[in-house]
Amino acid sequence: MNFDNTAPIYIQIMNLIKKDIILGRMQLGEKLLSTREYAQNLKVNPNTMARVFNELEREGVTFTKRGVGTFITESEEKVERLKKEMAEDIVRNFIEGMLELGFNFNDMIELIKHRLEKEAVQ
Amino acid sequence: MNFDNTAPIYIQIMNLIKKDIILGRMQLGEKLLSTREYAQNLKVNPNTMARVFNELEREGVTFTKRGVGTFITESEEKVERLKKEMAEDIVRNFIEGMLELGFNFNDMIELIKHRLEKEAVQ
DNA sequence: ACTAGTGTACCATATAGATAGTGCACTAGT
DNA sequence: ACTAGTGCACTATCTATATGGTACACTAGT
Repeated sequence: MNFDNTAPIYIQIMNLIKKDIILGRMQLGEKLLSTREYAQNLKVNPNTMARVFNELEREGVTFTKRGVGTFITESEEKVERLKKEMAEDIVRNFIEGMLELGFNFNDMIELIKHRLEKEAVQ
Repeated sequence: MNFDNTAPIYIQIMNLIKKDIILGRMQLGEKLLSTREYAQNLKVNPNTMARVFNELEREGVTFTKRGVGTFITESEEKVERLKKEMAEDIVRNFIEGMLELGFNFNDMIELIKHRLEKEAVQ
C-alpha cells in the first residue's frame, strides 16, 4: 500500500475496508483477516491495525467475537447508511471548496466533465 | 478561527490566505499582516505563522522583504495558476472518491444538485 | 543614532500518530 | 488437555504539529 500523509494511516485503512464492504467485495457477516494478517499485507504495525478494528467496531461497521476474529456487520441498513455518509462527506467537501474558490454550479459540472473526459483518454 | 483536526493548522491558514488572494480580497503586491499580528488575530502561535509564511514563499505565493514584511506575489499568472491548482485538487479528490464508491457522472451531478438545493433552503 | 517593527532562528515542552515488541485471556479444532 | 490463532493491553521510542518563549539581524522612519 501507498499511504499519503494527508491523513493518519489508520483512517486510510478504515476507508479501504469500508469501500470493500460498500462495493460488495466483502459480504455481510464475513470474517475479516486478522490484525496480524492485515498488518503483514499492508506493511503496517499490528498496533495500527488494532486501532483500525477498534474504530470500525466503534462505528458499528464490524463486530468482534473474542478469540475468534472480527466480522463485517450483518445489517444491510448499516452498510447503506455508511455509503450515504461517505458520499455526503465527499460531496460536502467538494461543494464547500468550490464555492470558497468562487465557482458556481455550472462551473462545477464543467470541471467534472472535463476531468472525466481527460481520465477516459488516459 | 475554528480549525479542524483533519489537517495541520498551518496548512489551513495557508489555504485561508490563498483564498483571500484568489478571490481578490487581497491585491497583488499588497503587504500581508505581520506574523505577530496574524498570530494574535487567529489565536495561534507566532511560530506557526512563521511556518505559514515560509511555505507560502516556498510555493511562490508570497515574497519577503527582510525587515519589512511579506507581500503577495505581483504575478497575475501565478494567482491564476494557484486557483487552477486548488480547483483541480478539489475536483480530483471528489471524482476519485465518488468513483471508488461506485457512483457515475450522473450520480455526481444529482448529488451536487441535491446538496446545493438543501443549502439554499437553509 | 535611535527605535519600533519585521522575518527568522533558536530552545523547550506537549500531544497525536506510528512503530516495535511482549504478553495474556479467550476460542475453536484437534 | 493441548495448540494455534484471535483480539487486546501494555511499555517504549520516534516523528510531526503546535505551543511558549527568547533573541538577533535587518529595515524604515524619526
